[in-house]
Amino acid sequence: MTTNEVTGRRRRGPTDPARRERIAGAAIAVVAERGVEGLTHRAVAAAAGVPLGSTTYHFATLDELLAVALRTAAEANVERMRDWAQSLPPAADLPAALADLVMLGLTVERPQTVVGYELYVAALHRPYLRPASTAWDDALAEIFASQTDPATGRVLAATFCGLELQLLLRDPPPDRAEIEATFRHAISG
Amino acid sequence: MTTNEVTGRRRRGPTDPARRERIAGAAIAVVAERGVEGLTHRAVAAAAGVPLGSTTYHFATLDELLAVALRTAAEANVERMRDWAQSLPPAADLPAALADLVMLGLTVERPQTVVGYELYVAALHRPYLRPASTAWDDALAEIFASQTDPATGRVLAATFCGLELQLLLRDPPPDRAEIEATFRHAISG
DNA sequence: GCAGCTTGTGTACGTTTGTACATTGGAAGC
DNA sequence: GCTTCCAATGTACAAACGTACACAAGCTGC
Repeated sequence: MTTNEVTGRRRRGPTDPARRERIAGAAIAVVAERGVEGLTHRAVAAAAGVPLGSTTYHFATLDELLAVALRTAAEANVERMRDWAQSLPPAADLPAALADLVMLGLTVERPQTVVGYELYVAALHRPYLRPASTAWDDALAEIFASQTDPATGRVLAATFCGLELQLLLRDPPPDRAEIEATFRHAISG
Repeated sequence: MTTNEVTGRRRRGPTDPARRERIAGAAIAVVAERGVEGLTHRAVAAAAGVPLGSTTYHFATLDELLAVALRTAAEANVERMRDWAQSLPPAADLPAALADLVMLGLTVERPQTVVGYELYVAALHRPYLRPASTAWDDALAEIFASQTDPATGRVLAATFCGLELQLLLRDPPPDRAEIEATFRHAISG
């Protein structure tokens, strides 16, 4: 009945391969808006525009849906940061670039950032999320190390993580200059 | 009917001033064990050893109970860190002392540490928790600044926060020497 | 002793939840 | 064209939840 805007072929009905990904994406949006405790089959179904039975069909249990959503969001974050590192000129001013990255995470990319930290804390009480959370901060350290050295990479990963988390909770959008100064101070004494 | 083990006086019945605090303490324990989404009136009542009606009597709504529990836990954390700072000798090795503090937070004080980060992420979706969360990281920066200077204090607060959060999720207890090295690197370039 | 007030408890109700399951309906093989 | 299969859906149900509320039980002023 309904047709795909691009190809003109059938989209609904049996065998819709995009359906599962759409549900996972809706789950990420729900977590970003209401937190992990707001993730319910019904909320996700409403956000994805699919019937309730569809979410329980594609994801046997709610834990599975949560795991897929958080892992997908974390992977998207890693990919975004790899792009950031790769597009950095060789002689870039690292503290300035880091400040840009933090500001981006607090504004345009805020939902994905929020979901990342939801993943962290959710993993505290859900062992099956641990692999995803450790993969995320391993990637963080590796990306920063590729711009400096392993020891500095570790420091930057921790500082970046802590600073972003703190700033997410500040009501007035924080001062970019101060963020840059903090990184500059962390890198060179 | 039941008597206090220490004084032998009545404990139950009307006018039990310790009852409210005991419920709040039980709420902290529940959050530490099962996370914010596991905080229910019934779970708290069971953990505190009081009937269900008692929790709804002392805390009108579940949000109020959550707010009190998280604020109490955060204040306990701040007090613990002030003690740490005050008991520090004037010429102390700061990176070593910071490593000790982190190790303590990951082992003996783990439940309170966990609740602290639960507060952080819970505040992302609950504006009424923001004052408590910003008070917590303001205190963090101030305590570290009192050992160094304001700029270093900010860096240390972020690094401490991020590092502790990352290490909470590592399965083998982390290496103390590496933590100390990370702080040493963060402080002096 | 007795009325009045505050503290504390047990129960019950309406709502929301996760999940199971019978059923539908289009695609595919022949 | 008919059968078979599987993606997809709507409904139903038991459990758990927050909260309201009627009631019990002591303390207090007199």
